[in-house]
Amino acid sequence: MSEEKESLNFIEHIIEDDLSSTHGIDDLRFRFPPEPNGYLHIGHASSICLNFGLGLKYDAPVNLRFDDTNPAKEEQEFVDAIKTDIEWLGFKWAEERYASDYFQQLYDWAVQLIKDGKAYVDSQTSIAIAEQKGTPTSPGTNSPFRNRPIEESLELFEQMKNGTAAEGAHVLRAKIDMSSGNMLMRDPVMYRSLHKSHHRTGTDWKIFPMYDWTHGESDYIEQVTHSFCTLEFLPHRELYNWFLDQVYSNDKIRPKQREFARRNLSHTVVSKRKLARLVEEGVVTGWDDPRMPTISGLRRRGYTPASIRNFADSIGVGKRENLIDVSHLEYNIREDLNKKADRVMVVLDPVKLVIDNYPEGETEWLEAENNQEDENAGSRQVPFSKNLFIERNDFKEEANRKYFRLSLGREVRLKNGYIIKGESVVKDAEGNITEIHCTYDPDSKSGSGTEASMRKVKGTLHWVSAEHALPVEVRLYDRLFTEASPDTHKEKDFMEFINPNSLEVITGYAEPSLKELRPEDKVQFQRLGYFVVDKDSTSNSIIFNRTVPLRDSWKKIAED
RNA sequence: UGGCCCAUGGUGUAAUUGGUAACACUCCGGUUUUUGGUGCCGUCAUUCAAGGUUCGAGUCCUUGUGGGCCAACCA
Repeated sequence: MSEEKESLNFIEHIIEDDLSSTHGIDDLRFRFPPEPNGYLHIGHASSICLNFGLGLKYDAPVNLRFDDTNPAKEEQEFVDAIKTDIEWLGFKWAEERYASDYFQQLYDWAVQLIKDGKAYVDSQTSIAIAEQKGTPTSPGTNSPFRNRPIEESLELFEQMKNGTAAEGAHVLRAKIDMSSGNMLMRDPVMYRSLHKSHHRTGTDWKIFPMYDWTHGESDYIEQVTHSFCTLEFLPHRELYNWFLDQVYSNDKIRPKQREFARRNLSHTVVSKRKLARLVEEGVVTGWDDPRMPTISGLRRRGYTPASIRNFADSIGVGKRENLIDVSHLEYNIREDLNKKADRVMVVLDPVKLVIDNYPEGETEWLEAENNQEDENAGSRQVPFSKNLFIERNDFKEEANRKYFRLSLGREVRLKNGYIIKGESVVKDAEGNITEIHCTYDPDSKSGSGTEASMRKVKGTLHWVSAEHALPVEVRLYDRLFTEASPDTHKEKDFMEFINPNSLEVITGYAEPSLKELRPEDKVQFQRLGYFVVDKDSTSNSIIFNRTVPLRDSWKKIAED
């Protein structure tokens, strides 16, 4: 147990302050409140990690509450997908709740508000109501129905509820202040009538509560102490509190809403509408395309739950606008996989390498360490023979001092194998290299302990035996957008910044051990990057998705 | 035009609540290495600006500048 002084973010400061004044540690309760109208993305992941992380830190319950007040947009399919994603991230909710569980209570409270003269039925069109709302700089005007008799409001509200009134003919509004500086306080709509089937309540209800009327009261019903949301809800806080005042009993916990800045990731977009466009216009293959910033997309890309959680924790939380560079995310997946992923050899851009002094037709099984970062990872056997494949860019006929790879007259080590020396090349009519010939030092076998095997050579190459090679499909993914912040340009549509090279599909040649892998298995292609087996793989054709390349300090030197 | 929120290195956060700028990422050097990976070491800010209060200000006050949010029967 270390006693290091940890620094707190502003959310934790709020909780600590409450803990030292008004709240007991056992009072604490949080919630994650998604609307089931789409798939969760990396932004939600941050919020999930924040709320559930707080639950873990304070040993407090965290409810999963679906904010399902709009039957026009919400579906069971999304409920299921959201639950799957949260579980995959590794979090457990205390209780699964739905705002629709509270429709009756909300209705009863609303009736009471009407009776108290604090709410009224407005029978105007939405356009008229919008016009009377005023603007941020000018006050609104009262609805002609604002002072309609309580009995009349009660009766109309009843008709709305029963569906005997036409859909959309009336709304219930809170009677607050049409001249408030806060637009949300200008008699906000509490209920609208919608004659649509709801994914849970079916056709029982013809009226549905609005977000503001629902959210705070739901927090109150669940006795949530801290209701964290993003900054754009800050103006809603006044209304959140006003609604709470109408039902609050002071022997109960009074929830408080506090706001944090949503965390934006560079080189992607995250709004549901924009993500939907990427799917609809065929830029990606679906919501779980490995280039999508959805949780399911990241999962298919090869990201681990731990890497996403560590990412969320490490970027912290604040109140200012931000744009977090994807390199933060990439760092976290590399860090996680570096410890967990077995190293394997796969050649992506092959050129034939012939070892002239190696016996024809012989196969030698070499021992290869699975992961030098993990002592318990064990080892495997890799076939070696006279004819190999190496990467085309691992050879140059002539090279300068900075080039550590194979060239004529120079030596390199074949990983887990022998030291070889470049001897000659064979070219086709166009001058392309079709074959490289080399000789090997039979005493230099890796791990043999001989003096020759201990020799230091500058370069080490990965390789694969040509006759044993397993062809695999490899999908090389890159960032989806060429711009750090594609959707904040005033004049340009985010679609203009799509990276035309975000996916390249090639055939790679893998060492035979890879045929044992299953979907979602993650490996490091030695010297290349981290890859994951895609779910589209079949028993006789394996597909790999590139999660992220290894850092490459050679690339920069080579470009000079 | 009004109200509210925000402002710390290239990026994201921190600073014992007024005590002399910390952590991570990136970048660039160096070192280790049978992955040009990993690891290790090092360089990169006086805190938007100008005033003020104070022995002392990133923390408090004033003004300015810049950015964000606010007019859905969405959440």
